[in-house]
Amino acid sequence: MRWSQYPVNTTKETPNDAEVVSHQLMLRAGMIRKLSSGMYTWMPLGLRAMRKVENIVREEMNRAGALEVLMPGVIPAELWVESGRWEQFGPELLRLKDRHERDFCLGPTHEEVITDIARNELKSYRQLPVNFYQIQMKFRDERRPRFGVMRAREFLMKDAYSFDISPEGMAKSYDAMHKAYTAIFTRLGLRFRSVVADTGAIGGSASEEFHVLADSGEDAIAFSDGDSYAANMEMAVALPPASPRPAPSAAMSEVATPAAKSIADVAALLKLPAAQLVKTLVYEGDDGLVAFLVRGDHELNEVKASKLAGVAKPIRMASNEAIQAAGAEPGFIGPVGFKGRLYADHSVLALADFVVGANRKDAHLTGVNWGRDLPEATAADLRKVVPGDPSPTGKGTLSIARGIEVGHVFQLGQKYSEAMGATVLDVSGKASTLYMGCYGIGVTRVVAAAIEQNHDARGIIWPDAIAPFQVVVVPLNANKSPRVKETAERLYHSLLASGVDVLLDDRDERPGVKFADSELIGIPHRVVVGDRGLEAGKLEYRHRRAEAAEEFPAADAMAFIIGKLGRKPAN
RNA sequence: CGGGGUAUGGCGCAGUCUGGUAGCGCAUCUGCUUUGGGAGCAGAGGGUCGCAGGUUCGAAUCCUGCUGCCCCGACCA
Repeated sequence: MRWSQYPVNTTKETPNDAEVVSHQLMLRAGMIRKLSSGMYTWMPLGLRAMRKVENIVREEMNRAGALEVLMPGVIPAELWVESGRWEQFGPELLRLKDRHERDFCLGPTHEEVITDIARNELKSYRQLPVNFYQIQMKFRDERRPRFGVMRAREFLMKDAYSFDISPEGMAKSYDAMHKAYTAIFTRLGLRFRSVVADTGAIGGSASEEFHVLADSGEDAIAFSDGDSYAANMEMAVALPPASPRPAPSAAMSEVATPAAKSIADVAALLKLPAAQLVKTLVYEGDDGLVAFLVRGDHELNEVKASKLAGVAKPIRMASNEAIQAAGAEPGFIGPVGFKGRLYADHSVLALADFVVGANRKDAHLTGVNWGRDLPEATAADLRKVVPGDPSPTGKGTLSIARGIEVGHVFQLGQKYSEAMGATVLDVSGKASTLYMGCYGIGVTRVVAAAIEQNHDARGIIWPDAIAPFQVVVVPLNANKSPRVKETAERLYHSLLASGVDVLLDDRDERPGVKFADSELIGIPHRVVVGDRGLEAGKLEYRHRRAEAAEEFPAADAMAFIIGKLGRKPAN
């Protein structure tokens, strides 16, 4: 491609509505343009990167034996009513009517449509297992689209759905997809982790997310340095402390703590470590209130708490009025005398002589001990893990990293097949409800995540596999030097003939502009053709990550460059 | 959905408080010079100041209503 004919409009200034670096760079590089909140046009340069991701995903899905289909983007409401999600999905589902006043929605995901296909097309266990996938624009009416294409309303997704006759078969299909995803993200050249994830309201036996590691990621993930354990923060298990609870050594007494509502305030006032204090968090229960106790230096994990018996669904904190009605004082709540269900984190049950709120304004209780001062609470894993916690597998300790969720694999079980009556005949000739798995990759989000993970002050640094162009050839002052022009043109055509994605910067721009632009749009390999080098029969090569350029003989240009392309970029 | 902010050529901004008919930088176009890290000079084009009402001799500016967009939170297979 010739740059002079390619509409790449780069800017020096950052548009003010872009907050995260991938969004800023995608706008500055002219990859995308916003049409409306959460809706973007992919310009030629951006689309090239997107297609690279898409093609790798497609190749690996095909390699894993999945079959590509293409379902409609607009889905009739009947299917959603049948699965129950027309009511459940909420306002994220964009609904519309046709001219006959029939209800439709824009597909945010396609379990219903594929299950409809399955029940019509799959008749026998002999046709199984089968895995259908598509790569298609999805629409979700997000409450708050943000970060450019990272959380857009319309986005490209690869979604796959497996069908099996048994849970064992489903697990095998799931494993195959897990392997395929690992292959995909490896080929894309990204640093990633798969982590155990919450199965949420859907249930199912297994679910893992694939995260691209980046400091700007929205999700926290915990992983062990001792083995392969890795989990989404909301799922990461905190083990009970190894050491037993010490014997009480103090009497319970009330102390004045005027205006000291926060853990930090109380700890400072009493000159005690936060770990000796206990936070009492009151939530609504099915029948009255529920209190969760976590250590002052820990935080409550609401996902864990929401799964405990007696907790209202969806989980929500009790109002100040409700707390006061139960005889406690917001800011000074404590478990002593609390009327309601009481859950304590394992680490809290291991404490002696701890401090809690006194349920009276400006007062706390010190020297509190289990059994003596209040009944033993129900033990539970309630807290978020912190760096340094032991791994729940017993091997190594946990670290916390940030990640961007780009893929999710899921064992669905029979949720949809049962609701929609998708069965096949089994060996004995009986109708048997199908077991499903579903597997998603946010293709457009992968593009943004790759930038979040790979950029510097000058711009994007594409992994080779995603780069819209692999090589940029930059002739300097070609209009003054026929030799430069000819050499660059010849090299450009040779690379094209060799199947290399090459961009020739044939614009009549000064060298500084060309360098800055090629770095901004992130082409990994750059070849400079200048009169200065040609004097000595040399060209110049520089990888986008390299500190400095290196010279090489113009005569060996093709072999040299092809050699560089074969090498993995130094991440 | 709650809170906050913002809206002026393609982009980034000033002008609004104190009303007088819109300006700067980047980008674009022309010419000349320049050419190994986002050039210089000279010239040119491009905006009914988000929309609708109102006040006024006169509104980007004051008043009322609406809308878009952004951020934080809540929410999110």
